[in-house]
Amino acid sequence: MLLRCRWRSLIRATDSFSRGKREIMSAQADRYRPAEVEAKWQARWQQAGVFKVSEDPSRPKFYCLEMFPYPSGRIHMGHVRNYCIGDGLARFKRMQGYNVLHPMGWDAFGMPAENAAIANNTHPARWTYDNIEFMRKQLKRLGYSYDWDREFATCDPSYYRWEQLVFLKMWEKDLVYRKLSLVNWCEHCRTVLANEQVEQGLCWRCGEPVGQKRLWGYYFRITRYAEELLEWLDKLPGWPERVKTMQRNWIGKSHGAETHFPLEGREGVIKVFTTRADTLYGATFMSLAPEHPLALELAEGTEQEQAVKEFIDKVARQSYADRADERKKEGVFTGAWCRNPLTGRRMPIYVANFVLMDYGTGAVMAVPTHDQRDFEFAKEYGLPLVEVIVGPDGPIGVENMTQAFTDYGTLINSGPFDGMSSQEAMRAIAAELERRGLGRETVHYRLRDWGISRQRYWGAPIPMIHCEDCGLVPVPEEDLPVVLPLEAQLPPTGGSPLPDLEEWVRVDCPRCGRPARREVDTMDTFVESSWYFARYACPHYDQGPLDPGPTSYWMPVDQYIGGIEHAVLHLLYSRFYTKVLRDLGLIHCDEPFTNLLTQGMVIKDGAKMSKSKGNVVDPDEMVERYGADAVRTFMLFAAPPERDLDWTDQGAEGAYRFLQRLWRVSLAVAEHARGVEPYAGGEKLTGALADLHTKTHQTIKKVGEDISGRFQFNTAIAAVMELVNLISLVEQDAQARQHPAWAAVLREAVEAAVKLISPIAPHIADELWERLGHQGFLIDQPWPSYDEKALVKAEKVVVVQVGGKKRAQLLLPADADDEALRQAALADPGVQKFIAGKEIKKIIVVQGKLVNLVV
RNA sequence: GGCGAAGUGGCGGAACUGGCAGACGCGCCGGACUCAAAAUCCGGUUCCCUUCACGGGAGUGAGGGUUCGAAUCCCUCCUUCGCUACCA
Repeated sequence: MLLRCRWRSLIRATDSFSRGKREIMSAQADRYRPAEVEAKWQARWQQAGVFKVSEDPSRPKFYCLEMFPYPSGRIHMGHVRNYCIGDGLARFKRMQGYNVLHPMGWDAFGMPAENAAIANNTHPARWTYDNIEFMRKQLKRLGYSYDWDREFATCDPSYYRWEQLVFLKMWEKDLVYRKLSLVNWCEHCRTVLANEQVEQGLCWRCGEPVGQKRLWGYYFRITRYAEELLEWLDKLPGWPERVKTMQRNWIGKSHGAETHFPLEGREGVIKVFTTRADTLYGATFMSLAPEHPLALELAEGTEQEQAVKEFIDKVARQSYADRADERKKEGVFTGAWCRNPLTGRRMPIYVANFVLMDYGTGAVMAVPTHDQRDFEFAKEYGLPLVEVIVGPDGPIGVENMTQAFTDYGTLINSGPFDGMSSQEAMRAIAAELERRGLGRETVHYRLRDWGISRQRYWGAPIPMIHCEDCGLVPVPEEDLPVVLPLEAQLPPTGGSPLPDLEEWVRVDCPRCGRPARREVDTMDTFVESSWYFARYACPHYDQGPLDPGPTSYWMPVDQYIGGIEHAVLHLLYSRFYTKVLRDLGLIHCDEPFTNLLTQGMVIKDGAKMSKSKGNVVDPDEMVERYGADAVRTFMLFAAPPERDLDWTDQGAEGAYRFLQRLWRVSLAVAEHARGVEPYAGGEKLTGALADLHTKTHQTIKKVGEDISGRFQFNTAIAAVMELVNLISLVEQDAQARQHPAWAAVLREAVEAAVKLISPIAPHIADELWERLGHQGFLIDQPWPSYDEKALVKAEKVVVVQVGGKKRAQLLLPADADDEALRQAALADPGVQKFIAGKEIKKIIVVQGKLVNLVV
């Protein structure tokens, strides 16, 4: 503020410096025209191949990756933001001396291609590759520093053939298996979904309700890695806590006891998992999920058989979402009984709607006194209650209970375990169960195996063959790839054409040679995206999935950037797949992404952009209007990366104005400082020039720290704006012009500003760099360094408070000691007004910043 | 219901480990340039009181606390937004 005042008076003193006519003419001729500048530099970058990289053991590597796009047709603002953040970082790191890998490609298999192909009477491949062509052009217009030589599309056989090979290796290691089971089925998409792909009972892609279906499918044994996936979350300090929490919850580890309840009148036991073994003496009945295999079996032949059948049918008819919404506890008695393994109590076995087959064992021991759901169920059906846990206030009495007592406490009515705490009892009871062979302490995970079969066409074929005699036979490695037949005609009704494509399906059994049939399911497209990042290290390698040399040089990804929506989908699958590749000896690292940045959405008028709301902003149009550099600058300036960003045209215009200002001021300085070297010490600087020199170095420091620390491009840009504003003032300051080092200090400042903005607005930066008399590209220039000595001003502003309230500010020499500060504060007339007649109890001095007089 | 994040001007957002709240930008207001407009440049812009001016008071969702000093730390509450949800 103080500085400002000084500037104002200076400017006034210069009696409005004005340019001559000639200068105005030339300024017009040299107007900032983003379209020209951007086309020029994009062509030069391409010609020089500046973004091509290869392994270089002499330099530290930095692998910067943004989530690759699905080629849906056009780039949207969300992509633009994602890639602006990544490109800003990649260019910054490159200038800092890292060997930066920054690739781009296409997540090219998927359902929209099939839908679009039907709608437009074309082929998914055609549609996909056309989209890729178009979107690549869009990306190139934005000037991202991708090594385009590494580009690939996952629908290319040269990519998915290696995925098929990995599948076969996984098959050998029993990391894939095929089973018949109840699966999530989306009727709209006509395919199966993995658990992760069902969100609140709805399909993650189309939003339609998901039903249940009994189907054969292939499964990846992700559960085998549950513990490792969980443990490694603690070893990923570069991941947002939010994402790690979501993955932890998804894996859902819980400690408890497996308990066996012997059936009455027949062989066998019902196994349950419980986290509350301490309440076992209170278990008075048993609840089975309607899908539990024993449910019908037990009812068979009893008078309950019909009722059980009807109930199971009723529940089966409910959709996934309806069932989750159903709050009322309902069930029927199966007519069968089991026994409590410790008390021997006869327990009726019910089928209950709230018991889920896909968690635990699908059976729950019911303790109505200490579990709210069991309590409600028991009240509904008049089942007995036994209180076995008491809190500090002692027993409640079952007749007084209006809800279950779910806290931990002390055991009663539990025989030898009476008086134990819940925690003690859980271990003791589990030990007792184990001794009797009726259970044990155990750990349970919520995570299910990853079902990867999709009943779709546009995906990687699963390399398996069904033979009537030999059963399921893997395709021999030498027969890979199993190429997806492109001659298929998509049935207009939806669904996959593969089962009807006889010439493709018919194959000789590799084992017995007799006629057999190919697997017609394709792989979940999340399989492709689970390893593409590693393939970028060696995209053209044709001897295997991954070339060991380059892969071990580049992997893992140092910085991964993308949306939060993949927190438990892509990001969990990729972690799993990386561990599988590691165990197959194909990769050396344990985790794919060392650091993860989850960027916020781009919104408009407070809402997510969508066609229905009519608030979609087209990147091409914005580039046309403001230029790629302005779009990039605004994208990074308007909000910190993790937060949602509100797109406004005025904001983009503001970014454009800033670049224009930078342009004008740089050309002016280029003129003044032609042949002048940047200031490098020497002449003593005074006043405005000293301030600009200091500001230059402070800005270099701040921009570097803001980008590398927290990806705070917004504050980094703000700092460069401040610097440019100051350059503009000094450039016009008549008094400063008199100083012999004027042009040199200006050059130093402008060159710093241009370099600092270059990762963000690379085209204009390169153009100005050239016009400042340099050759080459800024990306090949070292990141500027700052001079510690230049950061400190000769004088500092010291705030004086009285009783914590600001009363004055003093301009004092920077090297003034505490005592000098104290004296200056006490002597200030503005301060004395407030301390007159008061006793000063204490004086707080913060070195070089503040004096607080306590009265 | 559970877990998590966030509440700061008209708006987007700054404020590193407690030390000048509102950087930077948008918008708005005023001025310069112009026949005029656009563009550009300069100045102002948290609110309230007072003033020709100087000045003063309040203020970071609400209330309390710790401290010389709190947007920042602690407690209680409110609101919004995410994710998750009968998890045995």
